[in-house]
Amino acid sequence: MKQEPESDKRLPSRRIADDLRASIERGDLASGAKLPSERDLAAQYGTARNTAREAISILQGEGLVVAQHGRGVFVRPQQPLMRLGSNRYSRRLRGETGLSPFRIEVTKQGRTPKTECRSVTKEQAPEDVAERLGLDSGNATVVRRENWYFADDEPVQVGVTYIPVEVAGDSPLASAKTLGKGSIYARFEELGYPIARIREEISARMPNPDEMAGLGMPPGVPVIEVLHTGFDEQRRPFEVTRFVMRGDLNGLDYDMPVED
Amino acid sequence: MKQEPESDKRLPSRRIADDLRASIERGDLASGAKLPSERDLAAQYGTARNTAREAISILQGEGLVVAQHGRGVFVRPQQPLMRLGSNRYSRRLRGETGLSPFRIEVTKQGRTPKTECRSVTKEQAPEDVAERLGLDSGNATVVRRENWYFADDEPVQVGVTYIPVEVAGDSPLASAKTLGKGSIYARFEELGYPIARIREEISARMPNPDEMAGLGMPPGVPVIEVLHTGFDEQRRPFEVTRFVMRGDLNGLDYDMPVED
DNA sequence: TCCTTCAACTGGCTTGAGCCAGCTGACTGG
DNA sequence: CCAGTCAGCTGGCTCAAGCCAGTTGAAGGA
Repeated sequence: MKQEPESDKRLPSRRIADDLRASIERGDLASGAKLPSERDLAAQYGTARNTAREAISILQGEGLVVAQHGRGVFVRPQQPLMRLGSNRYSRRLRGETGLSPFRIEVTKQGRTPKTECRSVTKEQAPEDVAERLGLDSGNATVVRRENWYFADDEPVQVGVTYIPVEVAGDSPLASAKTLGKGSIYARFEELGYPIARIREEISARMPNPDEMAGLGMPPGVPVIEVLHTGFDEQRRPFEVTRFVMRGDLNGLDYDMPVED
Repeated sequence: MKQEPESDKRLPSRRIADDLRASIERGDLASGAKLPSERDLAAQYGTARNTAREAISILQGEGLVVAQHGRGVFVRPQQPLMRLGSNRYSRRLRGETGLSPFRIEVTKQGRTPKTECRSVTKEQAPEDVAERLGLDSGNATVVRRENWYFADDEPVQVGVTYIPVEVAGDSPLASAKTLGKGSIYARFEELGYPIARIREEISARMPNPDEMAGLGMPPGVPVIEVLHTGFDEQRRPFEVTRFVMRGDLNGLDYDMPVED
């Protein structure tokens, strides 16, 4: 089979993983292709099944393959990223298309967008959010709006928006799940908070089990977390949103002037 | 020990992982604390050592713990992120401090910054880079500068900059490893390319084995990849840099006007 | 023709055993 | 007092075996 000429110092599991990885990178195993079964691999390399299994779990950790119970292990097809642009807050875009940038981006990929507001509640803001809203972290009541974003009924990101109660008042923002034409930033504008600046703090990490389940994520895929703050023309923060998105389906795209 | 009242439907490995995760989140196991040894866990839960091992590998995949051969498994201490701001291209900052934003950020954390230009070569640009530079992807000779960034001698990110040969000419950019006061963007400015706009395309993924080794990354930590394009005042792209940074040590921070 | 059944595949998870290699601290001999 | 040794800890990796649970397609009965 694939025996190397002489003693190969690498550990068996690494060797199997390296060989498979090379096959994938070379294109021998195309995107979506099925890997040999664990039992076949073990036989090919003359190892125990657990060793072949270990090799596959290495590749899983690298995000290269996905296993499907009862079917096999497949090269993870990498779908094009949804590029969320910095223009997604643009008033012009909002007016021209009437569609949210998320919907535009998903449609562009030939998939069907869906958004769902799962809850609107009032509660105490988390510390980092209160800080960014300029509120006392001990006493910061906010409206919390939880939004889920789907492409072809597959969840791809979650956004939780926090709005100080003083800002939301008794407007639709404080209670309505659907916000009507122009969506949330149009409502903010009506309340006297046109969005003029944004700050976005970005990090990447592995999902926790809840996120993994909620977003239906395979192992070996990180999430991108964006802590977004919206400012009005006086640079007053009026809204913070924490986005958590699947790293294999989403990306960010900022285009901006160098200030100063 | 930690036996639940009656039959627990969860699998043993999941149960151990869940318990440990809960301990960590509760703070029972503080940052940096040592977990029970694999053999102890197995004994506590009445399972085989391999099962305890599996539980730990789950937590490793989530980035919660790091194992150290011969010493034990420890709760991964999460260090503060280096926040690379959108102001890092600001001419004023460049002038005022004379320090690069990376050095400022690292110093702010009480660590010692170091940067190292590992190579300066001429080669064909990768396709995505050529595209962003507005060059024919078949015939796009560029200067390639590979920079490594360290904090306390620990590598935290890599940046590979591509400059069209027509832009670099025979300036220091084309060959010198050290670029002198004001660094790279000061040199671009001298060549008639003051940086006026940037575009940054951000994604997150698991590191490949090379990156893992090069950056000394533990398992369960993603990388952030930033494809950065610099534009002059006529919106002509003159430079593309691909940053790959450890996701557990770096973050991004964009503060910008909503255009339009 | 259509549906059911079922055998033969797939991965998921566990067991219990063994050997190796890195680390640490205590003990020992100079 | 110091340096070296070594026992006993740690995780790293593998083996061989077994049972479970999804999936698939072919064989067979209504």
